Amino acid sequence: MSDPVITRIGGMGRWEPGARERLAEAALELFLERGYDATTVADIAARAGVTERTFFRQYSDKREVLFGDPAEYNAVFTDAVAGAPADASPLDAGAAALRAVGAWFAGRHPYARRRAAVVAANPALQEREQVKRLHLTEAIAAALLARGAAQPAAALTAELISVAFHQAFVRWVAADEESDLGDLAISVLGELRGLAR
Amino acid sequence: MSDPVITRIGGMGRWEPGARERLAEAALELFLERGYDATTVADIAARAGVTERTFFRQYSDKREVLFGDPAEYNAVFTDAVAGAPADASPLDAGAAALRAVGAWFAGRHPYARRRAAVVAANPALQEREQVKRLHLTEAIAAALLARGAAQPAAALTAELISVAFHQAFVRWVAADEESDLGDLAISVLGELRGLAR
DNA sequence: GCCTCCATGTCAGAAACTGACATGACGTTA
DNA sequence: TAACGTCATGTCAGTTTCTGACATGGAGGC
Repeated sequence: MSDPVITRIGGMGRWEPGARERLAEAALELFLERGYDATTVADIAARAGVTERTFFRQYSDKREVLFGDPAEYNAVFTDAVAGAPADASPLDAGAAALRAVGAWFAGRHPYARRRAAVVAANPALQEREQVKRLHLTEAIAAALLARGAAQPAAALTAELISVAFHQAFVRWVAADEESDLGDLAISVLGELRGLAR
Repeated sequence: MSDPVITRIGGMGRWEPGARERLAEAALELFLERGYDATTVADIAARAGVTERTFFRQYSDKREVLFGDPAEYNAVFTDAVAGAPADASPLDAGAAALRAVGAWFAGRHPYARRRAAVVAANPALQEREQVKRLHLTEAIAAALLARGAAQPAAALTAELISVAFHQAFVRWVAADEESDLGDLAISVLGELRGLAR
């Protein structure tokens, strides 16, 4: 067996812990340095000090390394929806979720921009991003149903919230300076309501 | 060189024409028979009477065989947007596009259901479908801009039209009997406007 | 009748993924 | 303390997707 990890600290396990995190970091670095297509999984694994096989045990495919745990991310939305006042309308519950996710992204603007640059440069990654958005929309719809909203209002409200967040995020990432994503999203939602008048 | 095509009609070319269409048909059949994952590109090519290499010359990847020419499809929307009365609001222009695409799908319900069954059974295909939807949304936004709509109204209106179409299509495909997709979409758009009140 | 075009075939190969089995530090238990 | 099971990882062989380079031979023009 070759020597996969250089750094060893006394009393550590057989392998350096945090292989998953090292892979994610190595991948983002390499994608920015050489581009997504020019980076092989073997490259990523080598930089992280593991084998290719370990990469595929951590991430189901090459793209997935840029996407954190979706359940955790969606929960920011769904918890906020579930926690909204019982008498709030579906749209107001959704607005609460926009505020919550806005707070969650506070301080992450620099990272979000690095990541967005990689995704924007590659269609395959945009695909995955879109799917995550779809799953998010479905999760929001489910959360709205759980708090008593009716169909099809739940599905459509979820779509509106998803649109507002998506558009707000695009603008947020496009700006050089970090602004309040929650404010932006609520503002987009207002524009949306104006349009549908 | 092996014998790639069985059927030969006098005076035909060196190869049976319509390789692209045969591949699409063979692929849909095989996906329904064995499932997407259990079907290799070699299988599809064999049934269509061509080689694997020809498949990849016709379609950029295995999934693409289930998706027609996107430019042609998007044009149904964008032409209708461009052709709407000059004094129509962006949302009304979008509604006209919903009617147009509804007409385009008339009679295609049986095919749409077969195809939807395959897509629903496979995450990789859902990914591609989502991307097509994103590109459609962008195309609609561009068409609205071209007829004088302002940003961000154009982008947001495009999203609303896209949501209305998507939701209507889901319901349309779910029904056993074919209904008027245009009517459905306009109706969903009405629900959306009611929600945003 | 010759010649160019071009869709297709043929072939070799890179890269993404998967299944099966081996390894060896760690914690547990006797 | 010695045996033992656990489990993340390594190793290896194989399948499948996708690409580049070059060959082939009917069709249509000259």
